[in-house]
Amino acid sequence: MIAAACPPLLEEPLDAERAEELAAALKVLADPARLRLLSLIQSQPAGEACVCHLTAPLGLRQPTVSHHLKVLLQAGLVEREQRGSWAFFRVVPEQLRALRDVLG
Amino acid sequence: MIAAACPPLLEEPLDAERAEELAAALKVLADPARLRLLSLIQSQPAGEACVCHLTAPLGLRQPTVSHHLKVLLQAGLVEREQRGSWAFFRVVPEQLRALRDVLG
DNA sequence: GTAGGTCATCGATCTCTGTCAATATCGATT
DNA sequence: AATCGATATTGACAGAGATCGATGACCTAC
Repeated sequence: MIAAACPPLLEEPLDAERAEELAAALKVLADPARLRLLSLIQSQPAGEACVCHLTAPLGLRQPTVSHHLKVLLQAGLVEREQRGSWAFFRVVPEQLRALRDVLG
Repeated sequence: MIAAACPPLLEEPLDAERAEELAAALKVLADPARLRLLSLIQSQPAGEACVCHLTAPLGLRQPTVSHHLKVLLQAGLVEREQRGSWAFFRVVPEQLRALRDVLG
């Protein structure tokens, strides 16, 4: 996806292209609504949640939540499963781990 | 400073205030110029660099580099030491480690 | 097929921020 | 003190993105 198996940030100089990639990956996380989305989804009993259960605790409208979920989805941080009318999202920890590894 | 000794992101639900703090800390890192600055400074032989040695490899003007260094400084990611006319910057790894730990 | 509920997309607005030129500040040197 | 070089600050501008209302697409149930 984005930044798996990259050398840690401080180990060798970063060329411009890789810096752009890594910054883009971090930008996805650098938003309070998206951080809370990840945390909220993960803290659900089944580890998954649909959009309608996420708008109220965040205090954001449905289109805004959908937008953030799309960003998280494209970054590989969540996965989406359609079940009937509902779209269920769950956290994909691998991508988060990859980001963490790049920082140290 | 910002996010040391916080519980990992996916372990307990994030309240709005802490989400803001963590997002602000990540936003500092989520910029290609600042990532390259950290990497460049760290890769210097003495582990330190002055502004005049950083503008050329980044392809950015001196005020822009100064601006980014100030952001990194306020986030505790670098430290600054004035020596004569030159300002030397070096990476402070603790803050980076704290950020990494919050992600996993 | 009609109605109601769930989610995504579109378009607009507004704020934030990365960048630069110009200028100011400060130290060193003569 | 006068000048030169290094760095910081200011002000302006442009692009990015967070948010929302309105709308569209889709599924379910009656």
